[in-house]
Amino acid sequence: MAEEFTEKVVRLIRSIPKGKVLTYGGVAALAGNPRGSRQVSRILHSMSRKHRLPWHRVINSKGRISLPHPSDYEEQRRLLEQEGVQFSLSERIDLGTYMWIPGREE
DNA sequence: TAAATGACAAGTG
DNA sequence: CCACTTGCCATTT
Repeated sequence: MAEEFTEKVVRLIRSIPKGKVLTYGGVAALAGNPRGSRQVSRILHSMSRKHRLPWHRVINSKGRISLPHPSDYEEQRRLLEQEGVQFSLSERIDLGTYMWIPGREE
């Protein structure tokens, strides 16, 4: 079913370890659709808070938070910093340090 | 049925 | 690093 993709995305996001992050494109690729980054963002936008997902652990490929609304942006940053994720002076996260690679230590 | 939309990404200058 | 463009694709209008 096409719902497979959504299911995988949800499970994947739920398995991101605390203190680690994944990009929208990364989630899409791991879920089987390398071109589905925009769908991942849509899924999060609609079901995130509800499914009790660590939605804040998903950021864009540039290592930055993509939330348009200021208050949401601040909330995501706060949640990440709370888990030990460091932001650079330019509001960026070092993907080489924090990006989660499934199967690598967990 | 067609056009617009969006929590994206990669390429270019 | 920033601004802009192009490619993407399911869901909404």
